[in-house]
Amino acid sequence: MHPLFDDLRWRGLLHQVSDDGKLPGLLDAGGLVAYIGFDPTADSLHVGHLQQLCTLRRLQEAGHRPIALVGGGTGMIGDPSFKSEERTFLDADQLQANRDGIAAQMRRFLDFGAGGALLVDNVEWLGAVRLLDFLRDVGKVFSVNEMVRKDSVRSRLEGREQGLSFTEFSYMLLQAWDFLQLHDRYGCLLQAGGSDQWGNITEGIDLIRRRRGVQAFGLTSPLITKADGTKFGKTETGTVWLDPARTSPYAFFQFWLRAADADVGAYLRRLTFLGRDRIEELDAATAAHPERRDAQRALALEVTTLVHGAGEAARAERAAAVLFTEAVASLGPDVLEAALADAPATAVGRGELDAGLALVEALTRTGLATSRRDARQLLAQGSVYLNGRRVEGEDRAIGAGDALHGRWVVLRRGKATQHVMTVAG
RNA sequence: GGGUCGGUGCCCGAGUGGCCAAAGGGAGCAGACUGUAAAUCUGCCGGCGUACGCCUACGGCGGUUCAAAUCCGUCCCGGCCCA
Repeated sequence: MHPLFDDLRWRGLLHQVSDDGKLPGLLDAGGLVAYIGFDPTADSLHVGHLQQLCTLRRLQEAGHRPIALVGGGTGMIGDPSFKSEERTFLDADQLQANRDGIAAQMRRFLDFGAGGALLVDNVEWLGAVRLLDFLRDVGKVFSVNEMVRKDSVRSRLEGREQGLSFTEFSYMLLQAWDFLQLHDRYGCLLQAGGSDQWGNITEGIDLIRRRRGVQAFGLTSPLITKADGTKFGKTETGTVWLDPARTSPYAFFQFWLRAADADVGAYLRRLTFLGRDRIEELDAATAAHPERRDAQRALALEVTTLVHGAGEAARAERAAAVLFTEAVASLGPDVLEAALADAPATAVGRGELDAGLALVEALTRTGLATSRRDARQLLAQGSVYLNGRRVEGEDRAIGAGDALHGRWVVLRRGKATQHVMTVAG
């Protein structure tokens, strides 16, 4: 019926839609200008942004013109929607650096060529606006009574521990004005975003209607949640970033590979461009043979390819295969070299191995343990593996004989955390 | 500006002079079971030390006391009510 709209719905990407009578048809027709805003709170995006990046790309693939708005202006304020605390301000230099970092990552997802996607910074119009003009042109249209009723700010209005400053409260107006500016400048008629953006989006729609007499549209997608209720996008080392310097392609790949069965189907739908047939095939594979984790493998490969490219994805996949599913100690040097190139590594001197390097020391140095005490505890629990074999006892030392082909020592903590010591000198 | 309530470890939250590194929960790490999954059970969970221990901590600073997260003063921040 409605290819794009129905596809978005099937993928679970529709939460709220401003006019579900008209919007599906408009999405089919193509040629729509649509935008999603990104706050430049860091110099890299993280996996929590992937869904929106994919949405922009889906729009572009369907013949629309996506605008990625990086909020250099609004970033100076901070969106209070559904936040429990006041945002800390970012300074102009930091924002600039953040915006540049984010922009570079977006180029992998969207075609910014002539007539293609646009990257816009709202500091363009917010930076120069005069307060009195803004209050007369924009502020006049807004009803505080209505704004106060928004779910997105309610907790801050009712909460006992944190208030809402006027600055943050006005964020909503700034975002609404963004929408109006994009409408005036580029004919933008659709704003998409996460479900937390609904309140901000509808204010923009109202503003455009009142000021221009034009009907604009909004569409939100549900935030990604995990079946067990914990926060999506975090690992033991923190946020999973798109920047390879912050989260290596190996770690990135591992993150997806470890997705829970109950979540993997949703991730495939929302974060990959695999077709419905393929995804349903993977659903069936998970149901029939969950231990094979075919769906997780496909997910990890797809998303890593999307973010880091096919070459990095293939390397990460190979590293995973070697470190986890084969007996490390029996592999040939060439295979090992290729696989270990991508895994987290630390150099160790040959002399140290000849003298015998205490495991406790090795574990802290590689970061597998946070301290000597931590390392000792891990050893006591039997959580440490040396070249794929569990270590018994706390006093084991690594010697020259433990280096595979004289070059690598593979350490593992627990089930999944690997680290390679490369022998130098 | 006045009154009042509050600010505790990653988060929530109990504690209101010694028995407090501080209950409980969540998150996190690890073990068992598995499939590098989930659920469940178990251990760890401020930092550092193989131990007896040391250091840092209950918004900031100062004070009372043999002893303070707990009492006093002051400042900062926030909620609510009043102006």
